[in-house]
Amino acid sequence: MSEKELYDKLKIVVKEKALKYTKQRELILGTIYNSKIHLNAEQIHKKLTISNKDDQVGIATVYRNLLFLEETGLVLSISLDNSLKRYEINRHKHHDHLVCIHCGKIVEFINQNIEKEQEIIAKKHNFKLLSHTMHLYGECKACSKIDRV
Amino acid sequence: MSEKELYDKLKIVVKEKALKYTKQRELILGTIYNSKIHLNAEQIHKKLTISNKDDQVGIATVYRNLLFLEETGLVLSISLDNSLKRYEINRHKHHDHLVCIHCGKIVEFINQNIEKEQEIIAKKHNFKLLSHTMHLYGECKACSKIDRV
DNA sequence: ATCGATGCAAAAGTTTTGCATATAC
DNA sequence: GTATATGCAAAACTTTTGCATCGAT
Repeated sequence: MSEKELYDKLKIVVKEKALKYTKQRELILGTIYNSKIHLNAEQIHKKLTISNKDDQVGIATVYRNLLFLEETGLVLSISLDNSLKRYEINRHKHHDHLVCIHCGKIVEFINQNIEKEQEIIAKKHNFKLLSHTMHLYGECKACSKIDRV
Repeated sequence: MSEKELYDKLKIVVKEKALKYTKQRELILGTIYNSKIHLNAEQIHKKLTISNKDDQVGIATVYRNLLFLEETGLVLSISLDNSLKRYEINRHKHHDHLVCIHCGKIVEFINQNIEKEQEIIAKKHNFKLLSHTMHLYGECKACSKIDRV
């Protein structure tokens, strides 16, 4: 999905709800889209503060729009152990996360065997499975080469 | 593991580190042990405030000891989506969590097929797997019977 | 012109820290 | 007696909210 396609989606969502398409909304969504890493609220705000000297975005607006974007399904959040919520664009391809505990690198993956097992587990315990999160924590190749105390 | 065995473990850990065995440490650990549900810091503090009218435990002491107990491996914490860290006694039986999104009920489970797949995934991406969390969110049997708007 | 969105600052909620005192050893 | 642990209050950090104003429609 291109950046423009994403903004078009936002425009549709906003119109459907009879809300307004603002520069700030677009900037926040664009910041998430253009980041190689999963940013948290404060990091998004900082990026905007640096890149948009002229047109400042308040931290409250960032929080309000992150809630909004998550509600609409345009973005997803992940809560890793010991860190704040981080945000990613919802590409509607479900995936789980493999995280390097040293450098924070995140690899997205999906495994159908695990997805199937999860359904079986839920069924066994009489739960209707609605969603799940799976986070694998480890040491990536690059970080394994660095000596640590 | 009985409550007494748990306190004995705490005594050993404390002695090893040349630290002190205090009533507060025991009370906090005991509160986690005796709770049927996974409590967060504030809930632990509240329980102690109610049950120990005579011998009050400060919230700072709760936080300091939760960190300490986690460091020593006596307790584990879980970070569920949209909620504060919750604590459980470390029974050294690794497990994952199935959570009811309505009532908060938590079922612990372990599935060897998934554990194996996780290793394979990490290897494929050149990660050394160190730990993981898996949280399945759903609706438990009891809650499925309640009409919701 | 209207009503939602924004920025600011204040408030709320959660966790950490400094310091004097208490207490385990 | 000594050093760690505690309680309290203050501070730090993260997120939410109230309100006047701005701006999209």
